[in-house]
Amino acid sequence: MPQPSKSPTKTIQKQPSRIQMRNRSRILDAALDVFSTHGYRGATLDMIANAAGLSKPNILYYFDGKEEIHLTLLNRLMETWLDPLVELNPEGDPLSEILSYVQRKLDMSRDLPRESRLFANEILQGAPRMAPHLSADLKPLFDARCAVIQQWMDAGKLASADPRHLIFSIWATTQHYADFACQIDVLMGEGAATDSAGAFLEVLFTRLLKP
Amino acid sequence: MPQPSKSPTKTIQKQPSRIQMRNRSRILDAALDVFSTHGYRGATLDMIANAAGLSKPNILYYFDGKEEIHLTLLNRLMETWLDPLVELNPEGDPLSEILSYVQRKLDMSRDLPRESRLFANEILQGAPRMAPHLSADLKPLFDARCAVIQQWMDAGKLASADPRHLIFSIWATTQHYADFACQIDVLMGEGAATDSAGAFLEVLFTRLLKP
DNA sequence: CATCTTTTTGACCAAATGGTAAATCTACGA
DNA sequence: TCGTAGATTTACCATTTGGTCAAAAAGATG
Repeated sequence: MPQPSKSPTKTIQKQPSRIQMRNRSRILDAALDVFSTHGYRGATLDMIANAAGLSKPNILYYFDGKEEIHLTLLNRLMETWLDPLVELNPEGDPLSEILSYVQRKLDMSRDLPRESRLFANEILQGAPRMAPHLSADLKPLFDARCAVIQQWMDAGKLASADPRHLIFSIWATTQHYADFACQIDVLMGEGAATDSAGAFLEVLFTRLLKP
Repeated sequence: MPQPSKSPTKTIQKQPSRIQMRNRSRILDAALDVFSTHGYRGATLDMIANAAGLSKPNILYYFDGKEEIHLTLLNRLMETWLDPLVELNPEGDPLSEILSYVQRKLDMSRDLPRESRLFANEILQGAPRMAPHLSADLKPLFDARCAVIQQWMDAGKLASADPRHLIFSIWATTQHYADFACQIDVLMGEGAATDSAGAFLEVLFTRLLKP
């Protein structure tokens, strides 16, 4: 009677039932709330259980432990996170490509602030559980995109600037609106920022890069 | 025999002894390490005690509790944090003033990365202990500086752009090198960033603001 | 050196927290 | 409707953690 060969511990089928689907996604959604606002160690299973409307042991019926929940979130996140940069098209018009990349990143800050904060928390603490992903997934993509941008600059289609710092500055400025939202709310009033941010960033990166 | 009237609990003199000075600063330094890399809830008194080379009860002899240590750090930080913006001189040359503000903020990321991460942690989690400071200290300064910058722009001494987002973008881009250092290390190699960052940011904000 | 104050420590607590085990309940196909 | 696999809960456990207390050690001071 060979066990389903899947992960070692629990008795969850390869074909997840409706209930399993529903509860797993409830748990992950609740955990995203909790981890993103309290950090890994600041989050407790009770908080997550509470937010998910399930009992703590029931949560441990679906996930092997706190760490597995966190890891699941982080793994899912990586894909979402890289996607806007993946979509940057080497064949497109250089300036428009950069500007729409900025726009996509800004949209993510608006639409997925919890994910942004989860990521920020992880990096802030030295990426203890994400460092492998960064080297394996992000680094190659980053290098490739830097090369593309460098070619655009060499061809005179963009003004010159270090492509690596350019990307950093795009990440920094866009994610700032999610990660530092509470500071921005104090300084600009609740939610007033994200609208005008798009226009500002377009100007910023246009003036930097217009040949 | 009226008690020294100071804070209620401990018996520490108004005139701190040499030992007190030394140990308090040891504790704060250790706590800065620990809080900035683990966040408030991730940090434990044992970690701090360990890093400070003192026993846990001994730490509680100098501070009333974990929260007081954290609060002390946060209060000290606020001054340091606002300082570069305070120094921005309304009488100076607009572009140079902005550029040297950027430079000062970048220096802070280089020289005080722990403080930057402590601040980032606090804001990320919704500024539970710092919100009052933000409204009381940061907001007025922010508004005043925005007004100055706006005047510069109105007078044609700087190209136009929303001063609020300008300041956000300065914060975001400079603090990014401290807060996301571990990601940058993966992408650029250890510590290779902060040198070239200065040049890049100078270009970025010059192209944005040059009249 | 004797005394008094300040500093440090070892032994504890109580609450919180991640996790377990076994019993109970529920859905659902035969 | 009955049996069974799947889902949920109740009652625990061990460890961690913020914090206390009284006694011991180390300074200062006359």
